[in-house]
Amino acid sequence: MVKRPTIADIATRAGVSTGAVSYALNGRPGVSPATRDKILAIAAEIGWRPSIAARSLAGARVHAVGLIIARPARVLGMEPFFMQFISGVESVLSANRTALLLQVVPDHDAADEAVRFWWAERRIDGVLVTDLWAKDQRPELLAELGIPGVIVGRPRDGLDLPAVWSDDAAAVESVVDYLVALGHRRIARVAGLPSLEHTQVRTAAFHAAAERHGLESAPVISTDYTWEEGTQATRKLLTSIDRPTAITYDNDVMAVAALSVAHELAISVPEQLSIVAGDDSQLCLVQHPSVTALARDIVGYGARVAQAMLDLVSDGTTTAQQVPTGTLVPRASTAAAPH
Amino acid sequence: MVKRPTIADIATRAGVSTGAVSYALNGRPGVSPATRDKILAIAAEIGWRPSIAARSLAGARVHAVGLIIARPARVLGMEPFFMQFISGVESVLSANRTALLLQVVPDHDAADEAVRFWWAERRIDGVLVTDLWAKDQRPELLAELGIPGVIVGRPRDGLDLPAVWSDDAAAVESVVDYLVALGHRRIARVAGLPSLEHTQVRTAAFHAAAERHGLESAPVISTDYTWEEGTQATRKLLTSIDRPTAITYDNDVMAVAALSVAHELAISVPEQLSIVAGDDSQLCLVQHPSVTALARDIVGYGARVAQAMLDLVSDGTTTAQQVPTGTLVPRASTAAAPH
DNA sequence: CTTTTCTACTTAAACACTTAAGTAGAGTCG
DNA sequence: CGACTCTACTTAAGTGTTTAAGTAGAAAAG
Repeated sequence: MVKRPTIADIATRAGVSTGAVSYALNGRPGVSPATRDKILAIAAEIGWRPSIAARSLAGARVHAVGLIIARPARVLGMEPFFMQFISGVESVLSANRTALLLQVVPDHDAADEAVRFWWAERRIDGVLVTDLWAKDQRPELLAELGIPGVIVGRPRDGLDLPAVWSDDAAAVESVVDYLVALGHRRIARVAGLPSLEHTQVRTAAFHAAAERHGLESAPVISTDYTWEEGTQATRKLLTSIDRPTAITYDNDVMAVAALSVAHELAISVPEQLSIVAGDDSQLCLVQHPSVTALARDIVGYGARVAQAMLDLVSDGTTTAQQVPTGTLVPRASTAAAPH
Repeated sequence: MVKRPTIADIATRAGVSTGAVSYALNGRPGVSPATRDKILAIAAEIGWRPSIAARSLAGARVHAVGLIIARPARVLGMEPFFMQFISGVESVLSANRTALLLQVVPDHDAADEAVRFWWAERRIDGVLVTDLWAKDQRPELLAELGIPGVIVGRPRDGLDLPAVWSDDAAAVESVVDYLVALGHRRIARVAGLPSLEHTQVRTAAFHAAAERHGLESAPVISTDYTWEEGTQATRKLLTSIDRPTAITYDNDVMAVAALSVAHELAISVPEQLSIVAGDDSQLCLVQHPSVTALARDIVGYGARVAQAMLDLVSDGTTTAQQVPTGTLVPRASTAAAPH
């Protein structure tokens, strides 16, 4: 067990006090360039790394941020979103020597508790809030406890927490516009968890677009994003009296599940039914027919969120920023509406 | 900004010293049951949580473990394995009030550096080592630095690090046996990253099984687990002179990609070609035909690994244990070999 | 030449725990 | 009854950093 070098070791070797070493190492004024270089050189030579415990105790940042994911395991496994999002977050964090604490919890209350605990234990400098649901109290909780947080979603009025979001409404509109341009007049939407804020935003945008175009019908069915519920919803839609000629899905798993249901009911895609997936991944590419999807740069999204977090904890910047809207990638699952 | 309660606060209210409070809170002897209960009650009442920083500084555990994933983002996004594995790990860790530090790095060196840093910064009690490659030096690195680690894979000779692994060889054998029973004599294998230890174990088992059955041909092609390379490998195999009648893949993404290639080459599945996926997920279920796969309880695997880690750091237990081998789930992509 | 200001430090307290060592008082034993 | 052992504590040192406050010496200002 090797003894960890401390700033005291550096101080001894440099012939200065630990205070001076601390200032030098943290890039603060109060040391001459010559001394600073000497200290930096010694630190590098003996492989010094700060003890975050000591730092944290002394009231400084712990250089760690938390991410809590409130979804059941089986859903997570199939959703490419989170893993890509995490990759993006990580790319920025690790470049800035900041750790990511991850917790997967089953529900909202557990998520709240996890944040409280992490903060009480001084484990994190801030938290990334994803999957905002409609009446989500987390922004208020963070504000109340004074926890720096970045909202992955629309900014909350009255709270100056930074937010990073993508314009879901515009994305949904572009999909509807596209389908209408192909001649579809009966378009359905299979939505994700109805409690999530962005699901509600998308559904509202869908209704608005449908009204604007004067569509014949525009039913919406909510699901939990799983293959099972996607299948059920699709079956219900395709066996209804005036069945839609196009269906949009809130993720890729359900859109692919729809392909199976169409096959089962002998409804050909895209001749009799057009299908659009709300997330893009290899899953859409690998199908027959390949699935038209709304492609987003999720890794980049994660990176932006992480950067917002770092800005927030380093200088308190709380800007709301929008990431580019997804672009529709037309593939073989969409075509002109049957007349 | 609320003032955090400390053990000093508890001590004052209980009328004892901080030392006594510490003993009581940590379940150590030296306090009477009455005093202990009183202290516990006060702690709960004022919402005390330990400062891991102070704990860590004083030399105790930090109640956090690290997991480093060395894979590029685009691969991770599509692989259901890691997210499920993490869910499993998390379920055990969070039940034991232990945090998970996650880092996604591009290569081996970065992984080593990340471990060193975390350890030097006293951020973790131990580390989970996944994706062991053939000449992996990480077990030795951990032993050398005295870092508690659990190996997700075969135990290393000479090092007493606990290991949790699944018998890949037996799984591969069962697949070959199954295909041979269906009459296949030309079976190919599309492997994952050749540098990974379990890929080598599987390939060796595949060769052994092929020899045992006296197969006509048993080619192996290595890939990086992506859809692209799976497609290429499949195309190469299916356009060769004595093309295989069955192909096994090291994950599900590539097996599904194979379906596309077979379609493209007008080779019907399963009549002319049987396909087996090495991992099971909704992806396999959603296809036409649905894909026969080797199903494993990945969430359970993660849970076992996490438990081994907790055992290791709490009482130094270093047992090697095996998780159940995957079971073959026959679906529509496999059938009797064409004669 | 004295006073002031600045630079480049040093000193020491604070952070919230853990734990080895010490101790007072009660009970046990011969 | 004195010596010993327990129990249930207390005391205080130690952990590695940050940072406010202090200081010595040099340079600048008057």
